Order: sequence, then C-alpha cells, then structure tokens
Amino acid sequence: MNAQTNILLVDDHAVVRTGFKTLLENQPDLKVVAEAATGEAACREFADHGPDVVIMDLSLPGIGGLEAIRRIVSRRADARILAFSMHEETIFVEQALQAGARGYVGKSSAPVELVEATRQIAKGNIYIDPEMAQKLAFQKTKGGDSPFESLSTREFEIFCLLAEGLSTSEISKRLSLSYKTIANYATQIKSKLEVSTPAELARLAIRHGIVSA
Amino acid sequence: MNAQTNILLVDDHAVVRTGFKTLLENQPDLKVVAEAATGEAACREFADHGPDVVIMDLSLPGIGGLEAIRRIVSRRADARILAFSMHEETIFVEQALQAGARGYVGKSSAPVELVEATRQIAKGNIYIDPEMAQKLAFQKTKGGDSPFESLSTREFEIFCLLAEGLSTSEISKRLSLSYKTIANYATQIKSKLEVSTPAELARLAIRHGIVSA
DNA sequence: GGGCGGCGTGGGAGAAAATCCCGAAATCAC
DNA sequence: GTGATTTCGGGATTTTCTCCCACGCCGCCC
Repeated sequence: MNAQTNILLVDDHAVVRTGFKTLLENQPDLKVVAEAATGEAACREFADHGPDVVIMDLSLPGIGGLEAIRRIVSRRADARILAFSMHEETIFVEQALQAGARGYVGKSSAPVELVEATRQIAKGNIYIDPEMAQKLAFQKTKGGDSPFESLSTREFEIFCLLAEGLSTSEISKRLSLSYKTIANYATQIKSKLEVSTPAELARLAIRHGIVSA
Repeated sequence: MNAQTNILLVDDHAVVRTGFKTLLENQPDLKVVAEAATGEAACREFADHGPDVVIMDLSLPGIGGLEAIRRIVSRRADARILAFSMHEETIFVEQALQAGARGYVGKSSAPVELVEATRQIAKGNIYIDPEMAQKLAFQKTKGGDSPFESLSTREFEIFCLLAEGLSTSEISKRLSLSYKTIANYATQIKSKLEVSTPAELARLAIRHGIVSA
C-alpha cells in the first residue's frame, strides 16, 4: 500500500475539523479528501468518495454519529470508521464499537494517537484508546454497575437525546421514527433507569457525564 | 507591534489543542508559547509566560474555565483572554465576559474566526462570535440579565422543585395547591426561561448551580 | 380613594403527551 | 430452528399541558 490513506472527516465543529485536518495532513501518508458536519452529509460523502477511513465525531446534529456509523456500515460492511468523542464514559466506546466502528479515540488522547489510530484502522486493524480499553476491561471484570447497561443501543441513543432536552416529537423527527415509538421508548427508559420525570433523567445523565450541563 | 503574538492555549483535550496550535501557527504572527490542560495549570503557565493572549476552553476538569479566567484576571486585570466553548447557549458568553474574558468563539464558528478573534484581542479589542453576539443582543432587548430574575418568588420556588425532578402532581401535593396551578406555573416558567422540556429546565438549573446534578 | 399592574390561585376546553397493552418483523443466541 | 431480544408502531385510555379566562389581594402612583 503505497498510496495515501484517504480520509472522510466528520465533525460538526468547523474549528475542530480544520484543526484535525491540519494535524492529519502533516503526515505525508494521510489525506483528508472530504469533510462533513452532519450524519446525513457523512453518508453522502462516504458514498461519493469511498474513503479508506472515516473519522467520525459521535455528537452530531441531526442523526447522531452512532446512527451515521450504522448507516454507513449497513451499506458497506467493510467500512473503516474511527469514532471520536469528547466523552470519557466507556459506555460510548461500547456503543460505537457495537454500531460498527473499528476504533475509538477519546478527548484525553494524545494527538499522535489520532494519527496512529487512523493508520491502524486503514490497515484493517482495530484501535481503541488504551486508556479507554483499560477502563473498559476493568469494568468488564468486575461486572457492570452502570445503570445504563440495561439499556439497548437504541434506548441509549434516545436516552441521550431526551437528556439533552429534546422533546419526544423532536426526537421522532430527527430519527425519522413515529412519535409513538419514541414515547414508548421514553416510558421504557424511565422505567429501566427508575426515574419518573425527564428532569430526573437529565440529572442522571449529567451526573454520569453522558451530557454536559 | 512587529513581534509575534504569544499565546497560551488551554484545553483539556489534547487532540483539539494540537489541532488549534497547528491552525494558529499557520499564521506567521501567532505563536503558541504554552499549553495547559487544566485551570490550575493555566494559571501557572500564565504567571510563567505572561502571554499576550490566552485561549481558554470553558469546560475544564477541576476548576472550570470560568474560574480560571477569574483567577487570571484578578492577578492581571489587563489579561487578554479569549473564551472558547462547545456550547451554543448565550449564557456561556455572558458568564465568560463577566468573568473577564475579552472575547468568545463558539462551536459553530469558522476556523478563521478563531484566528481573527485572537488578533483582535491581542490588539486590545474585544471579539465575540457574531452569531452569539446577535443572539445575546436579541435576548437583552427582550429582558432579563439573569434568566431567573424574571421569575417571581413563587415561580422560582416551583422552578427549583421541577428542576429536582418532582412531577407536577408531586409539587401540587407538597405545596398544597391545585394541580392546575402548578401546571400553569410550569408552563409560565418554561416560557420565561425559554426552554420547552423539563430536561432542559433541569440542565439550566444545574448550570446555574440552583440544584446539584 | 380609585385606577392599574402584578402576583397567587385555579377552572374549562381542547390539544398533546404518556402509559399500558398488544403485535409483527428482524436479529441474535444457542 | 426455536426462543429470546430488539426495534418499531397501532389502539385505547389516562394524564398532563396549554391557552384563555377570572377572582382576590397587595402595592403603587397621582
């Protein structure tokens, strides 16, 4: 493989995107061939450019990063996606990998890790932020105690949106699902997390760092 | 001023920090002379290097970015600090400026804005993300400084209970009032605070320290 | 004092949302 | 391949919200 690795960069934050781009293109073997600010755009750009690696922020407007990963992977099962997120919680790593990402880099990663992760994933390997991997492994050994692991992938996704303050109907529009579906999910989520109001749910999410205040 | 502008870059996210650094140093007149990942470190680095401009992320571990700004400004009232945050809410702009920042750049800003803001602030001007400035100005025309001062005593009391996660009917029982009264208050409160869901309301309250997460 | 505005309190009607119960399809596990 | 789980949503009912209105109270201002 002597050609450059072509990268699709997905982040809704233009400043971050440019920073990453500059960082990556300081490496002669890496090239950002497309950028996207939303999950929908990411899917389109992926189809248009067929990049070797997608670097995907998980918190995107519209369909979230997780959903974007799912859509891309469903179209191309061998898509190589590196998930990137500001979140420290291991739950995000789990969710991203389950959605089909091949790697995860977190906020506390050194910049060189982003480059390294990109290279590894381009080669077909997986790469998980070592710190995250350790936390994850440790948690697995001692059996989960996070209240969120009883949630399914979809439930967790909707939980995040609820915690951010979106209304049921907003979520249904964003995910292109029926209002009823979201309402039913919301009921189920509140039951599983043993809260009764959206406000409690938001506090729970903030307490666990799932969303910021 | 023919010398370079010396910058202290504060962000807990190493990847973002490096991206910014690369971006800034593509400009011949800008130079990052120090970096910090926490508010405490930022204060030390500021004392050590006396940079011309500090670019400060607001969400830092330990003492937050706001507190770091306050500490730096209390030591050097003429410190030139550019606040940077992922948050879209104007409250963060207000908080940052009140703490002593000279500028604000948000997540939706174009990369060139970060550079422009840095230059303006280095010159002693202030620079606020135009989009944010508009939102802020609009909010100012139509009322309150603190979002809560538009609330009456009773409204604020109910606001706190809502933020803690009590349901409307629980509140009506606790205060020995009709359900209808509380429901009407809740509507009124959400309108005054410009939020539409209890979850948003809870986040707002937590952000302002009204209730803990 | 009389008018005026704001606050606290709630009713009524209709809209919206949540809840509970159910089913169908897809997927996963073994 | 069988059974459990997940995802998605309809139907019916109940709860909650919203919007508009009303009443009494207090304070303020001329």
